[in-house]
Amino acid sequence: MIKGSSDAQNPSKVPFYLYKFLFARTHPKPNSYTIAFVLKACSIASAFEEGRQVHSHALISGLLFSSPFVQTALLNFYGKCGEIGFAQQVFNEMSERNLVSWSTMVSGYVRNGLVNEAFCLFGEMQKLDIVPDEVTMVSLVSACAMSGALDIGGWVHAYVSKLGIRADIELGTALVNMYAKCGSIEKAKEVFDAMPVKDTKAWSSMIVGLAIHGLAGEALKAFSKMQETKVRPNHVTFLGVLSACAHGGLVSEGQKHWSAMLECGIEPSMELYGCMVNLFCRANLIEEAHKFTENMPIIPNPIIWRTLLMGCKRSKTLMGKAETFVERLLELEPLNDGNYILVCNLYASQSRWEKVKEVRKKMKERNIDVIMPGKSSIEIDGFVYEFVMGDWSHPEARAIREAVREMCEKVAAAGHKPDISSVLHDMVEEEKEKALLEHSERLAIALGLIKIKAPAVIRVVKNLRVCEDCHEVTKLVSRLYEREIIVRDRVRFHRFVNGACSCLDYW
DNA sequence: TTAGGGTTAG
Repeated sequence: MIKGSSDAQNPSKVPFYLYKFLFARTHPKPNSYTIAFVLKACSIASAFEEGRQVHSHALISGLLFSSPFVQTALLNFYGKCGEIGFAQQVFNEMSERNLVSWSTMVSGYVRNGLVNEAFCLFGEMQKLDIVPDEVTMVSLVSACAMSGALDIGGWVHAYVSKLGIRADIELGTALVNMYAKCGSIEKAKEVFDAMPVKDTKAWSSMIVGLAIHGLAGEALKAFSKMQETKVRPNHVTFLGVLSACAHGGLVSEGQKHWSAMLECGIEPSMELYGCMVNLFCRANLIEEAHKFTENMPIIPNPIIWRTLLMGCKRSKTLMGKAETFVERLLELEPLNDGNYILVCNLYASQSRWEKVKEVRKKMKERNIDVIMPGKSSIEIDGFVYEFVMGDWSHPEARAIREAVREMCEKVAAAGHKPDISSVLHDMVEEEKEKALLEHSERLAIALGLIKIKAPAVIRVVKNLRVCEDCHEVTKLVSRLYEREIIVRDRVRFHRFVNGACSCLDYW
């Protein structure tokens, strides 16, 4: 009954209530099967409190330590509920670990965004000669997709072939997704074409991949082929189709697919509404987009308002409307620093400096600080390089900026209008950066910190620029030194400083 | 009758 009432499509707490009903009786007693089933049901429903109670029963009844099934189910439950610390604890306390328990821990890390931890654990598995299977590899491929690590992803793919691991439909889909997300759409297509069986998720993965690469025509062609092969599309498939239409400027095509989607009986989600709003906005049809938003049966979320605002910025019209969108957005999310930046940039792009001032004042009144700058990253030869606005610490920073500027010029020559203001702004800022670097180097030398290399000092300065206080910089650098943190690894240090930056009070 | 995996708007 407990297993039968658990349904991944319709998560509910019914299995837990049945378990509770059973537990209230003296007979029969739950066994390891019962606990494993109910824990799985709790992980599907993300029923954290309920699962914890089951954990406690498993412990008291002695079923936890006697059954690897119960232990792994519990480990999986914590991982799926986002409680990776508890999952780790269960894993550490396991007396005997098998391939399934290792794979569960790896997948828990990946699910919670801990890509490095997942790869470290995989390394430990290899040291212990535990041979991974297709399930383990799916998690690792997903980890690469999340972090944009194409080189490592390619290595994982090669490793799968080398070990002779069967690339089933899940692994195939994960590979298609990984290659597409990491920028290699050709390789994604190659893997997809080689898949003997393709289901809804596999097709969706390919369509979304083509859409994010701006290949609207190919995405729509893939969608027709999917329909020819009688594979039923779901809401994710339509996310791909509609975002392809949005990026390709295919408004009527998108509207046609929206109607077809409703006919399929797919309930439009917030994401799908968002795709349609974006479809109109990218075609400069802000009025239509707004009308569409007003007719939504659900309350639009901040993403929808931001999409509309970006539409206004792009079309450089309807600033009166933009003000309404700003109001809605700041009502919904008054504490999100990114919203204020977006609004400031919008007004600045229209040279409406009075409005910019007003927003900045509002930020001050509401104590909004911009703590984490947006960043981009790229992996080359297994090394992840991260970039933030105004970051000149990369040894080839100038060449990189020049290349971006050249690309923008080529795009402009092709008849498009790229926004290169940030690149130009960055290049002007280089001079200031140099001055800052010299200053921070002097500080470092004065403090006897020659062990900390210049790029590290720049980052410290950069992250403290928010408060524009050299005294703070000095304090931070000396505390780094006191703690004997000597920088060898750029990426690790970058993360470290970002962390430090977001908790200045701690420092 | 028990444990691990794939696609998701701006």
